[in-house]
Amino acid sequence: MAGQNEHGGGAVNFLRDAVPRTQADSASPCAACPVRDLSFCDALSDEELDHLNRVSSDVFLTTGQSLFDEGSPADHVFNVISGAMKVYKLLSDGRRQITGFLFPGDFLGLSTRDAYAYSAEAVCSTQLCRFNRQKLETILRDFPKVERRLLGIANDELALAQEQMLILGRKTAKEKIASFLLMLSRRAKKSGTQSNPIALPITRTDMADFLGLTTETVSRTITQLKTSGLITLMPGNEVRLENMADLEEMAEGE
Amino acid sequence: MAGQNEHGGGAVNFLRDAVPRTQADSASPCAACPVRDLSFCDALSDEELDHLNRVSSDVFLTTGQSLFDEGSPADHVFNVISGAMKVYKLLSDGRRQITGFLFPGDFLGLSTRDAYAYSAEAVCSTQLCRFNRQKLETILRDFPKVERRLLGIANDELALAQEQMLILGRKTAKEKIASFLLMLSRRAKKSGTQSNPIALPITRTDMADFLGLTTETVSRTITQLKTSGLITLMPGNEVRLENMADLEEMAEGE
DNA sequence: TCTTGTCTTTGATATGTATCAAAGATGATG
DNA sequence: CATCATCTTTGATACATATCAAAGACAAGA
Repeated sequence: MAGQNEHGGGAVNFLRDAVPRTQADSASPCAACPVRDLSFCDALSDEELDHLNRVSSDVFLTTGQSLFDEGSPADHVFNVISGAMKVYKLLSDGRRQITGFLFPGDFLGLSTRDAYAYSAEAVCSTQLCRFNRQKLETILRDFPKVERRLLGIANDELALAQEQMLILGRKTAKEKIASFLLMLSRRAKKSGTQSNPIALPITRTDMADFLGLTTETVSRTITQLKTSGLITLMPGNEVRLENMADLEEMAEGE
Repeated sequence: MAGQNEHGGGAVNFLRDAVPRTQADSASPCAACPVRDLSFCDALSDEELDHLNRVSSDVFLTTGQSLFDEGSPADHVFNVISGAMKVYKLLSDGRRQITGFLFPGDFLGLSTRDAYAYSAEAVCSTQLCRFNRQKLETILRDFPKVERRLLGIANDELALAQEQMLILGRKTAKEKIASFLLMLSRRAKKSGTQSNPIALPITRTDMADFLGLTTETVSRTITQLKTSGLITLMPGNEVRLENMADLEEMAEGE
């Protein structure tokens, strides 16, 4: 292969792994969902949520397992419950661009076309909530506020995508890494996990493919940040941001 | 300024230039809109369209005039009627990333936040249709199918943004230029204008800021494509794509 | 505890694109 | 039609990051 390293863990047949929910499971699993308030489900009341309940099931993935591939029929949409996903596009020679990392509460798989526009794979042990797309669409028809919520989510994603374009097209390696660490911290804060020593379950290769760099450059740049005292690498894949203000400045090229 | 060339034409007070529509203007200007079928308005019937009519007005911009700046209050959303717009983000030292070019039928300005997430400026003489955001939102409430249409549009934009990330992060200069020309061609086809000798109203600087290159590299790369017979530059800023298949291959790095 | 494989770091070198500089085109204006 | 400003092209050189290579670090399993 010409480009980067080898990608793509073994594909998983999530149909087999998907666990449909029965009434017996719980009075209302959706109502007790840990990421409900982060996700589009939030738009529905407890009773309304029951409609969602009936069309959803659980999916469990281990590190590197793929959820779906670019171009395959977009039959389902998903919500991340716990763990983390990456979504990416490939060139034929193996070059890869990760277009986003998804964390608890994030939504993936929505597509106007009949096929997924990207591939999705678990970054670590990950649980998702799966919806049949057609059934979800009837729900959308019945509950316009869900659609409104989805529009808001799509707009937020769009803003993130534009920010990422600025990073990819115009920032230096140092600025890219600083931006990335801050993004993780902000994201952690948003979903209520600790935002300063941040969890970094993401490999150098994945960071490189997200930021348009090579693993070597990512590694060297992180070493620089470490040496200049802006960050500290901690055991258990954690990173402490020692000086947020300076990091922000670096990220913006100031 | 450290980064690229000087940007940002004179700001225009579009409030002054906006032309509200009266009943007298026409029985129903929206119904006769040339881009209606390309835009979200399409979701409404002729009678329903009248609601839109009442909250919209026309805006005319000349080359380089700015429509709004990143961070300013997002009071309006817009539809491109004719011409072309560019939307971009800036770093404090002047580096610029154009995140998209918008053509007739395209929609801009939607934001979840109260402020625009990017700046918008006319690429050439451009006409837009302007909607008050608050008033538009009441319409959305009354007509869920408009919201559905907007969700579809947002998803399409998201797919484009992901494609652009692949281009910015992982493609070479040659692949970037080839991808860009093909994108323009596809886009022209979609909106019914001629798709082979394509119109290129976009400067080298703008191309560079869209593709994450410099003007010099854009120029050199175009010269290469010209020399290798893949394209021909024609008078009036037109480009003829001499071999679509080969260009496609080049764009995908094959 | 000793493999074994994977991921990360570091070093030496290569290269694609940026930067600096200046000479053509091109188009608008008086 | 001459002038001016802007945009584009081309050349020479520099540099940030990629590439190639190999040595640590770490975790999982025997």
